[in-house]
Amino acid sequence: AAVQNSLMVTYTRCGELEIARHLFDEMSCERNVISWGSMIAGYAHNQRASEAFELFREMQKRRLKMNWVIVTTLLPACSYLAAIKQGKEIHSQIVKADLVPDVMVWNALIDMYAKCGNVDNARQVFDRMSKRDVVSWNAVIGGYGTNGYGEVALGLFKEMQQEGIVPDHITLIHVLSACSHAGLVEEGWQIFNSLSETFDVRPRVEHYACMVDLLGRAGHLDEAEQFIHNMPKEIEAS
RNA sequence: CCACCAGUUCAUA
Repeated sequence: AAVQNSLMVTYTRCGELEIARHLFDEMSCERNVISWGSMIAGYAHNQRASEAFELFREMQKRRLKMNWVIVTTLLPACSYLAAIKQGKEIHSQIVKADLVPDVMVWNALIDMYAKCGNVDNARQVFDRMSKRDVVSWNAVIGGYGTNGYGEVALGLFKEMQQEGIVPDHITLIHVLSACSHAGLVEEGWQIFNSLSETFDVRPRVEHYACMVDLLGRAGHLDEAEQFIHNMPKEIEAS
């Protein structure tokens, strides 16, 4: 079954969903939970979220057990459809099912709520977690940032460090982006300038892009231009 | 010693 599943995944990665689906349909006894998960992920990753849900419903109709992997592929599909109702539905199923690697499941939930614009629910999930990893923090910070609560995002960023969680390069993308959405130019500069020294993060294109975005949105166009001009060329190349 | 059957956060557009 493993080889069949791999083949399916290969097709989904090429966008050949019909072929993948055909393989899926032709599987009989070797079709396992991974086959289901792969097909669902195939739809989800190819902007066909509603078909992902269709297949998921089919799975439940057959009383097959879902697992945490499936949940973490379905939740981003909810955000894609801005379907907070579906998300809440899955949330309640998660609570019932008591899925194993909870951290990842909660992280996905945080992100789903945040992307659907419901930062309060996102925060609630975050607050109730017994263990949080860097992704949990990244997800809430990002959630506040994209919803315009830059100061809250920065506050959490600080708090995270106080808790001894080491920010990674993704954290800093979230933080800079939060500054950008909230017009926090000064803060953004400060953070950007301390990327390598205090955060041990090698600045990447994304960080530079955040800064350009930040300056541009704030109307500091000349400064943005200057910034781009002074960019290292290895960044420019990427 | 280890190589992968699906999996959460990652700017702009």
